[in-house]
Amino acid sequence: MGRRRQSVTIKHVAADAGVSLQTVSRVINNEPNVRPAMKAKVQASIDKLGYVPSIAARRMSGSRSYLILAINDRDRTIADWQARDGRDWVDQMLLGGMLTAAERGYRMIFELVDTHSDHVERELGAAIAALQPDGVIVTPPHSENPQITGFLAESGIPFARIGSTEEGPGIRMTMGDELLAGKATDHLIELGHTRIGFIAGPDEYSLAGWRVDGWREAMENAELDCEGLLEKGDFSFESGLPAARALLDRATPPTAIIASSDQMALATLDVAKERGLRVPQDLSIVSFDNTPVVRFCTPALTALDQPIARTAARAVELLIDLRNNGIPEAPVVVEGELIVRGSTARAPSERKN
Amino acid sequence: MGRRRQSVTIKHVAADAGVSLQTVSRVINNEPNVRPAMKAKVQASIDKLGYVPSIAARRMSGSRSYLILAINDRDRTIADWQARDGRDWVDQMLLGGMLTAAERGYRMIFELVDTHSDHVERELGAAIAALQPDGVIVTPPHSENPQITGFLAESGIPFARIGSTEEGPGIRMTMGDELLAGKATDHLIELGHTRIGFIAGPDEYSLAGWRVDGWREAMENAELDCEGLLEKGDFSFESGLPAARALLDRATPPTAIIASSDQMALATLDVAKERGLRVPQDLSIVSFDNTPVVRFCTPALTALDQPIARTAARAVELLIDLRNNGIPEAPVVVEGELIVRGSTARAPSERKN
DNA sequence: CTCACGATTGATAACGTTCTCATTCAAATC
DNA sequence: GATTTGAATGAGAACGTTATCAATCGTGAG
Repeated sequence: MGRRRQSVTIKHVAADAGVSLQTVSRVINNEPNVRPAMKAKVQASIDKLGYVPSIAARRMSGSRSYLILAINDRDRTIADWQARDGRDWVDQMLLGGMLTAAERGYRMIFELVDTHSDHVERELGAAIAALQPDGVIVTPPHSENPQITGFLAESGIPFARIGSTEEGPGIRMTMGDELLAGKATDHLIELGHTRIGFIAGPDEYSLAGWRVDGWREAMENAELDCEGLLEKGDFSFESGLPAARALLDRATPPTAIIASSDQMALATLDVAKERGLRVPQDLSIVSFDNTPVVRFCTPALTALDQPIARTAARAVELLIDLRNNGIPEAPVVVEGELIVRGSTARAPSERKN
Repeated sequence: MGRRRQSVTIKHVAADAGVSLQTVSRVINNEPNVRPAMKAKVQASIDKLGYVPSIAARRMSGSRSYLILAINDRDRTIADWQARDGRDWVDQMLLGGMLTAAERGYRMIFELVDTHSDHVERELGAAIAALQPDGVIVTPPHSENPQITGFLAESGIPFARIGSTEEGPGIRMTMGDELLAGKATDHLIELGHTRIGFIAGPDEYSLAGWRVDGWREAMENAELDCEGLLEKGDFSFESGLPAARALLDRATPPTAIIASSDQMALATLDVAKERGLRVPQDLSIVSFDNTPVVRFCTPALTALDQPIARTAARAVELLIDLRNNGIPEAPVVVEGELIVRGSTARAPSERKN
C-alpha cells in the first residue's frame, strides 16, 4: 500500500499558470496584493485542473485546519438515541452547523464526550490534539462544566458556549429562554388562564432556571400567583409524570401547564388523559421543544421553537470570523418563537376564584 | 497570527524515550518487529506526555487520513429537516457511524450532495480532494446513481453502497427489505387478514421495489391475491393520502395496509379517520419506518425497525478493515425486525369474501 | 534622472508524520 | 568459524501547503 497522492496539487496549478506556489496560495486564500490579471490567470488554471486544496496540508503548514468541532454529551445523546426520541439537538446542530461550515469551506465534526467522567479533559484533549480544530462548539451541560470551558480556554482554541451566559472565556450564546418562557406564559394569560403551572428542568442546566425566571416574571407582571405552581423534572418522560400529577392534584389545579421539554409535555398529556381531562378544553399544554412528536400527538402541542440549527450556524460563523472580528462582548441571543397548535385554548370559565 | 503548533509531537516522545521517530511511529501504529521492552518504554513516554498523533500530519505522510465520509442527498435531507421530521436517516447514520469510527480512532464527516445536479461529480470530487477520506458511505438514492458510484470507483476510494445490491464496485449493503416486508405481511396474515394493501415508495429507490417483492411473495405463499392492492407514493405524507384513499375506495377494501414510510403510514391513519374507520379494529396499519412519531401517534403504529445505525456502523468497520480483509463478495445484510404496537389487530370478521 | 517606497511576486524553510532504504545485531545454516 | 537470513532500529526524503523573508517592479517625489 503505497503513499496515496493528491491528484492535482498546488504545484500543478503553479506550473500550468507559470507562476510560483506562493502566488497560487495567495489566490486560493483570497489575499490582497495580487494583480487582477494574475489572479484571473491562476483562477483559470485552478478551474481547468479542478484543483481543491488539501485540508490536511493546509493544517500542517498554516494556522487553520478548516475544522469545527462540536461536542455533545455522550451519555445523554446515546440515551436519547436508544429511546428513539429527542435527538433533535444533535440533529439540528449537525445540519445547521454543517451547512454553514460547508459554505465557508469548513467541515464540522461531532464528538461525544462524557461530561460526568473524571477524564473529560483527556478525552477532549485527545480530540483537539488529533484534529486541531479552529473552533469548538460546546452544548449544555458541557457548556457549564468549568473543567471543559477551563480546559478549552487554556488550550487557546476559540469556542462557543451554547446555553451559557456566565461571564468567562468563549463566545456566549443563548436561545433567549427567558423571553421564550415569557411568550408562552403571555399567550396563556391572553387566553384567560390565571393558574399556569410550570414543569422545570434540572438545575444542572442554567437554561432550566432562565425558563422558570421568564415564567415567573410574566406571571408577576400580570399580578398572578406562582405559589405551588412550580414542579421539577429532568427533561425525561418519566420525570414528567409525577410533576404533572403533583400540579393537577392541587385543590385548585392549574388550567394550563408549560413543560420544559417535549417529553415532559407528553407526560402531562398522558396524566391529563388519566385524570379524564380534555386537552385543550380543560387543560392547556405548552411544550418547550418543538420536536416532530409534538406535531403528531393528539392534539398537536403548542410549542416553543428553539432555533438550535440557527444557533449552531451562528456559532460556526462567529468562530470562523473570530480572527477578524474578535469575540462578541455580550451574549449572542438567537431567539425562537411560539408555535400555536391545538393544545392551548381559552381557560375554562371559572366557578370560583 | 503565527503558525499554530502541536503541543506534543512525535519528536518530543522520541526525545523523551531516547529512540528514533520511526520507532515511535511503529509503536503508535502497532506495527510488528518492535521488541516488547522497547514498546513499553515508548508507550510510557507517550502516556507521560499525553501524546496524540495529528491526523493532518498522518494524512500528509501516510496512506490513511482516518476520515470516513458519509454522503447524503442534500435536497432530501434539508426538506426533511425543514418539515421537522423524518430525519432519522441522517441522525442514525451519524450516531451509528460516529461511535464505531471513534472507537477505531477514525472520524466520520457528513457531506450533503445534490444527486440530481449535473455537477454531482464536481461537488463530490471537491469533498474527496479536500478531505482525502479512507472510505465513503453512500446512501440511497446516491448509492444507485451510476455517476456517483462510477466516480468513486474511478477515484479508487473504497466505498459502501447502502440500499443497493446491484453488481458493481464497492461494498454492497442492505437492510433486508424483502425479508422485512415479508415479516410485516406474515404478521398480518397470522392475524387473519386476507386483503393486505401496500403503499410502495418511488422507483428511484431499489429498496422500494424489494419491499414490494417481499410483500408479494408473502401474499403468494399464502395464496392471497395482490390484485389492486398496490399503490405508489414517494415516501411523503402528501403522497400517502391519495394512495390510501385509492386503496380504501375499492369495492372490497383491504383490512390492513403496509406503508413504505412513516409519513405515508401517518397519512393512511388520517385517511382512516376521515373515512370513520377505527384503527386497528377496522383497519390495521404497519409502517416501514420506526421514527419517533409512530410511537406517539394514536394508536402507536406497528412498525418495521430498519437498523440504519447498525448498518452505518458495519459499513464503517468494513471500510476500515478493507485494507486487510478486502471487500465482501456478497451483499452484506443487516436485518431489522418487526415491532408490534397498537395499530395491528385481528382482521374484522368478514360478511362475505 | 535618481531615489525611496509600496505593491507584487518568488524562493526557501518549516509543519508532523510515514515511507523507503540502510544499518546493526543476533540467530541459524553450512 | 564464516555466511546467510531475518528481526530490530535508525536516517533522510517526501507529502502539500503556508509563513517568512528576499527580490523585483513600478511610480511618484525630489
